[in-house]
Amino acid sequence: MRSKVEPEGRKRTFTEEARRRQIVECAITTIAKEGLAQASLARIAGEVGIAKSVISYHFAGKDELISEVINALLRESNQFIKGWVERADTAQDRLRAYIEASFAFMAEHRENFAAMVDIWGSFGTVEAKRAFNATAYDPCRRHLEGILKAGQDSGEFRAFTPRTMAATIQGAIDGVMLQWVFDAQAIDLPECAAELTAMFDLATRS
Amino acid sequence: MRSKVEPEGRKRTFTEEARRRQIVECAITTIAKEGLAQASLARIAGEVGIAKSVISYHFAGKDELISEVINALLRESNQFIKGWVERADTAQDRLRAYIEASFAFMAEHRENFAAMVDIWGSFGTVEAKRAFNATAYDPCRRHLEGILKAGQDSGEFRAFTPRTMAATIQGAIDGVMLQWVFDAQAIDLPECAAELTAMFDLATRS
Amino acid sequence: MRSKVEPEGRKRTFTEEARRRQIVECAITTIAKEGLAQASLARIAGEVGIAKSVISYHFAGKDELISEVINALLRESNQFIKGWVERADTAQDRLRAYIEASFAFMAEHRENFAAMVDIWGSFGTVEAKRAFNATAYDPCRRHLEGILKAGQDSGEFRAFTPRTMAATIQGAIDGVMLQWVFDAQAIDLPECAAELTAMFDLATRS
Amino acid sequence: MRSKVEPEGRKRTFTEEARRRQIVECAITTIAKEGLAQASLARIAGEVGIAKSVISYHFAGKDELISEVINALLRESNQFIKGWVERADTAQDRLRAYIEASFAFMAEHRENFAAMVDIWGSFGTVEAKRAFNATAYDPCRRHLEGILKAGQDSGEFRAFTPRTMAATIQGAIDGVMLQWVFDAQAIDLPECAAELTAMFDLATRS
DNA sequence: CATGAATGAGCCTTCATTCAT
DNA sequence: CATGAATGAAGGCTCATTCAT
Repeated sequence: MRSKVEPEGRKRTFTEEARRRQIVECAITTIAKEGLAQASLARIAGEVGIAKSVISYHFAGKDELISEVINALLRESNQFIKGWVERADTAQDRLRAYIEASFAFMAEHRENFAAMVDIWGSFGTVEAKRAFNATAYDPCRRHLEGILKAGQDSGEFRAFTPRTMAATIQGAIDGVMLQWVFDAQAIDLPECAAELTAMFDLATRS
Repeated sequence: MRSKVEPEGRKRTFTEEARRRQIVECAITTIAKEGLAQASLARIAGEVGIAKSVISYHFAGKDELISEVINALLRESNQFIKGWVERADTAQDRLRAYIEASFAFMAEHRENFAAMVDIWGSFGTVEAKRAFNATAYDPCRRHLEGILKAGQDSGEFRAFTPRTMAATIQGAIDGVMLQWVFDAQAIDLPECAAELTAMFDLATRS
Repeated sequence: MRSKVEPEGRKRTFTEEARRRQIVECAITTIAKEGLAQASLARIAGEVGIAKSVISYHFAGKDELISEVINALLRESNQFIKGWVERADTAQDRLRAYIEASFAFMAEHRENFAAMVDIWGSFGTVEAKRAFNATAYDPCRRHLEGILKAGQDSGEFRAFTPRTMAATIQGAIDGVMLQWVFDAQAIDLPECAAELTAMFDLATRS
Repeated sequence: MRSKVEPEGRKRTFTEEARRRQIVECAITTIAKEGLAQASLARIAGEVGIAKSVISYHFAGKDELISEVINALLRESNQFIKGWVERADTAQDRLRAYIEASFAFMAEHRENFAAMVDIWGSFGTVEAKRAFNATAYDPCRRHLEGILKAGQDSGEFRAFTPRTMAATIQGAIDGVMLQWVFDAQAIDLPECAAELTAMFDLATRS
């Protein structure tokens, strides 16, 4: 519930927006380094170099902060991928671009994904998990589904259930990412990327 | 930290073993239902129907309990998969068995995986993550690697880096599982399983 | 909301009951001495000589503690007054007993009333105030009303609205008490008591 | 604590005075509506429509603000009562005027008394309570005492201790008011007023 | 073996207050 | 004069852990 003193829709100053971004950034770092469970407001504030009450000043509560963290993580990644995909012409190339962009972004933002994996576990109830799914996974799957359907319409791709194939592709990407987050040295990221692009190319083409 | 009074290797009585198993079982249920964050010793003890100090009595601490939970989750799943794989003759069939068994077990033990996903996020530090990787992922990848190498030796499989292919296969399985844990209705598990078996069959055969 | 772990109706051990009483007692002392606003759990715990988490262990929260404090304050006072009233035979004597008992109890339990006055102000919302009224005032007024009606029925008392007269009597008692709580030396309690008994005797008799 | 830079008696500009009055007014409203405990500077500032630091600017601290609130509440009420009393000629009429004015003012300013009751509880220490007594109650009792003594001197009133009778009268008024603040519907204010005027008339006349 | 009771560290949050702009 | 931003102290509460019984 929002305080009655500070109504929902008030405009934020430039300074405040900057602080919020800074805090979100440091929250991600802290979560990635120490784990969500250890990422208390005190620790995060320590990372920023401010008093922990400053966080409470800028965010309605820890929930809002974490929510912003999730948004930031998803937004950044999705924008990057969308950019690569848009630059490709054929459906095949767009699918390849989607996978390659996913891995390219991963490689440059390991911290983000370490945080993400930690956050995955924080949606305890079935309800919360489903809500997160709607925010995080559905957009990705829909994006992929669009690419796949277009490819089927143009005759580039064979017949398959787009929804399932999309889930499979996203799953493969995330599953590899997961292992890589747990131990970067155990996974050869470029090789996995290459393997998956080749495989899904083979698996989808007509 | 282990107590100095009770040396590491001390044998546990039958009763003790039973209690530990019971507690671990209920811990899994609690984590799956409410999320790791809500799974306090009090809640778990409540689920078992005992005082929370009983847990402290049987386990060195919460860390040991969670550690046992992880072991239990991995052991069950791995044994099941190993069973299916062993019943297959050719490398191709063993690979297919591995994937199919993974999905079959999933479908029957959603609770286990819900708990697992929650626990993933509890390995805050890089160190803890690596340790979990060694326990959880490496055995799976090694198992797969063995299947793949044997297939290459027998000429059934084409040339590829077994380690990477293993990571990719396991990743695809886990990634789909993850989405399914977040929202069972969003994922058609059997279709995903079929898609993946077909795909990896295609991707590995020579 | 009650925790799911400790269901509402569980029985309390003798020891726990004793601790609760002790804590309530010290809470009253602390509130009387320092004011409700300063009566933090820490301060109260300090007064008892225990860690503040002990209070949280025995009470669901500060609200429950304060609620128990109120109950204790009202119960003690009401029982005492009821005892005196019951020992009187005529309506006139019972009314006199009610007033005299009120002042007698006051004189011996200044702390209780100091706490009570502080608590009066803690029911911020209209809703909370009304709820407190139902618990605290209504029983007193009803008790008085009963005495007055009986006196009217027996012909001892003249005609008046019993409800209003009850409110007036209780008001006079509480109003004097209030001034006495604020400064004991400013009020001559026995004289006020005598004045009020005489006055209400005169005001009610037929 | 007063700043050393701004000496006590410094004159305030007209604008400053206006702001202070406005803030005090809104503070009363806020306290009456939400309770003193919820009346943070932020909430009060919200009610006024200014930043909370403005309050800090115009008042030495929250204590000074509350102190001004009390003064405002008492001043208004006392002036009103004094006005009515002055218009009466005999001691009996003045006493009746005092009581009737008290109830008349009450009826029109419920908010003020709701705030007052809340504030009563904020004088935690014995010291603070006595100080409040000196400001709030003593003037009222002295006023009443004056009326009573004059009546005794003129032979209108019988012999009694004026101080005690004054405390009793004021007590009766405040006690009824208290119940009415807790639940307006539980109390018939005009009837109580009539009852009290009649009663004290009877109780004082010679 | 099991338990009820107690503990202290740590968490999130609120709030009066300060200060540069 | 007014404000937005920041602060640190304090508050209530949760929880893993310890220990006498």
